[in-house]
Amino acid sequence: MVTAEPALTPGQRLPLSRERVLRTAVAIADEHGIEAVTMRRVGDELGAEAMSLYHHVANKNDLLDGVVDLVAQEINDVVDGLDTSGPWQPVVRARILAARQVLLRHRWAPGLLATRSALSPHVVLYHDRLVGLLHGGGFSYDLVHHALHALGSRALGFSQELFDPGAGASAGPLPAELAAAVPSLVAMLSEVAHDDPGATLGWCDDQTEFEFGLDLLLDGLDRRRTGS
Amino acid sequence: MVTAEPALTPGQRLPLSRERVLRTAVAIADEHGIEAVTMRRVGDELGAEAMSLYHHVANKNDLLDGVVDLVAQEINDVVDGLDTSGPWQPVVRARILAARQVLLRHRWAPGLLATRSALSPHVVLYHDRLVGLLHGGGFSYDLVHHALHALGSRALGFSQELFDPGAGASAGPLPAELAAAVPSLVAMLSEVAHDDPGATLGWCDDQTEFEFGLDLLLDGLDRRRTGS
DNA sequence: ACCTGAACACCGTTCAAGT
DNA sequence: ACCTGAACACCGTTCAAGT
Repeated sequence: MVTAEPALTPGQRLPLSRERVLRTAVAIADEHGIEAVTMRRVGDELGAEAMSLYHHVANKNDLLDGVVDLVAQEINDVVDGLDTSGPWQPVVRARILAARQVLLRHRWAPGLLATRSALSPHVVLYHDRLVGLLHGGGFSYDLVHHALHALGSRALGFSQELFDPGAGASAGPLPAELAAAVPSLVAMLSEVAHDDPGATLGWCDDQTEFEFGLDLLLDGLDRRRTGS
Repeated sequence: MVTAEPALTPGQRLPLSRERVLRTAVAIADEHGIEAVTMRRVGDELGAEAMSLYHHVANKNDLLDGVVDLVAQEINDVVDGLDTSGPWQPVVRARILAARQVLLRHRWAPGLLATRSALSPHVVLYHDRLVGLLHGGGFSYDLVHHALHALGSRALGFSQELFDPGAGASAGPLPAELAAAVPSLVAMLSEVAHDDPGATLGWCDDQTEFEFGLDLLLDGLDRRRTGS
């Protein structure tokens, strides 16, 4: 692998830092999944012992908090560059879809976000701007508050899918007995050919489905705003 | 603890079974959280060695799959008793709120559900009935399909909250510097007194907020159904 | 057939010791 | 100050051995 880093005299090594530790953890998660992020593995990747990490993060929980915040910062860096002029709805829509694009690069991030108890400063910042856009668009603060709860994880651009309703009943692997037990699903899937290769089993919505659900919510919120 | 079980001659013990293993795991999760469910702990609780469990579940992943399915079965037992006559919207609404009540007894379940890759038969069954109700209520299968994606985890009665937007900026613990950085959140929260004791930090929505979001979606779906 | 003890390969983390 | 090796208390799981 070709690297642009300045040559180091042998035996010299970049010193560890919280930032390097967190970025390395993100890289491991991107490549091998979040379960591959262990203290020993992060240390290895940095050419250090696992125990050395404890000089830069308090413990693994702190490391994961930092990782989440780093991803949220990446989202903020993108969405803060977007144009915010014009009606609230397309502005908010574009912002959420842009956040989604970032999360698609870190597919493990939504699941991790859901497990964090500490507030990520950058997640809070993201929502602050969203509140500002909604309030500026004519929402009462009370309706903004409801909107945040209603959007939930969708505000950051993803929705945690339980399962793809298509996956269980699509062509091959469904046993005949189960197929007979779920006639409505079978009927639905025989009509809705669900062969879109982008449709996955996990949390990752089809872009189309995500936008459908998002527009359902944004349309409804605008109707609540104007009083039906 | 008083128990109604029949007396056993000393040395005798209830034999293990997959069902007993799964129910014990659910009981431990209810009382001590899902992270307390370890093979050794489940074994202990049954008066057996951890290794004995492997005669009844393939491995821990299989155990957790079974636990999820058991909770989904509990949901189906409840919702299958509901009245399904009348317009689709109140029927579906009541069904989802009933499912939610079950999940409130197993607050660890939504998080676990999100991590399962295997399809739980009872989760599939639940959605099959929901598909039937929507189609019977006048939805095309195509719209039903969009609806399932749009409802996502809400169909089973919960929404994974990222964080309570109120928690970060409520009265006490917010540092002054962060407060200054999130003026819109502060403004919102000074207006929306968020002192409802039921409002929690985790995935668990306020009942009111859950219903608001649910009705937003159901209203929107009905509008799509009738063609605006 | 069902259950068990010892063992293995992992975890996160503590601590005393090195430079 | 920053980093390390050995050790500890946990995991899930395998395997040969018991009844």
